[in-house]
Amino acid sequence: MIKKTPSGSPSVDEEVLEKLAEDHPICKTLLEHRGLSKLKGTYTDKLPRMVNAKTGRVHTTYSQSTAVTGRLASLDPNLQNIPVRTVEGRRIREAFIAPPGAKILSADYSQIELRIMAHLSGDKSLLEAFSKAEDVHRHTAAEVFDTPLGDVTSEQRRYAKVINFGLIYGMSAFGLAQNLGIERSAAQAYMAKYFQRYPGVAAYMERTRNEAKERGYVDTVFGRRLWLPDIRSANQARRAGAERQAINAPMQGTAADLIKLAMIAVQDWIEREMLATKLVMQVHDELVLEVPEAELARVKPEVERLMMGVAKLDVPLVVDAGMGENWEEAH
DNA sequence: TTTAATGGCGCG
DNA sequence: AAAGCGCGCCATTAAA
Repeated sequence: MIKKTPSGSPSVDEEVLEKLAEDHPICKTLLEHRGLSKLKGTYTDKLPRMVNAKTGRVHTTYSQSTAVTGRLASLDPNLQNIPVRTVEGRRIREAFIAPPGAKILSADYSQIELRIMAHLSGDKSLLEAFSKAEDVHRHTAAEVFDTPLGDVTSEQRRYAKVINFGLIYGMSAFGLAQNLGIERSAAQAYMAKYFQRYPGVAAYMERTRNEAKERGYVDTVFGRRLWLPDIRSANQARRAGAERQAINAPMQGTAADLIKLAMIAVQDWIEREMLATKLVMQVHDELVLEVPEAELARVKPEVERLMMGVAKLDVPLVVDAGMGENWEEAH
């Protein structure tokens, strides 16, 4: 079956071209060209032109009223989509450097949305996995594949990771099958096994859908609402879309609430202590700071502590922090 | 030259 | 009938 775009024309996206590349080598070449063009056009050519003449820096704008979940959006330029997943892309991230005498500090929340799912659902097994500081994808793999933790293969863990992310997005068995390239019946069996092993999550999903339908909105741990006008639509596709939003918004939105609290806590502390450290970027679950070397020993542990401590959920908030000459090195 | 729509793809 | 959440920006195309 040929994949179509929303307007009905045949899709030539990366997924399709990867498939076609099996028979037509030029597709591989086209994909390489697309990837490099993307980096050149969006970042390498563009960012240097956006350097402010007075400051010698690029300055983003954060919008607080764009994302319906409460996330910030970064624009002109967007600094929340700087490449990181490929080696070529990471060379662009390396261009984000600290001034002389300072380092870049990057601090991000670990598995924040899955932790929030554990908190919201109260699922015993998932809460326990986090309280024991286990690798959550490995834990899921062990449960879904009926395997001792130590015997989980890398492929089983990869599958479990797709399942975990899929849950956050309200993915169906069809979507899971598509993503993993397996039969729908197999995907259905994995999901059934997941919900059998994490019954609290299953109940939470059900409860959330029902509540959304009853009230017409869902909310975050801190009370911000997302209204869902399509949740009772007669149109099945619209209704299903609203249900996925209902599942995702409390998790994505609570994560957004948490990092906003962290931004406030960190900036307050910097000002109280009259430090020269600067909070320079937010990337959804990550804060980036410029820290003079003389302040590093104080700032790194305190930023970690402040981020961990912004809220007391039923699950620990873990922060991974690193530093370096540039943003890539700090990861 | 600007605006809007489209398809695609960078990130969390 | 559709099938995975949230964004912003690129090149292309067509039209104003």
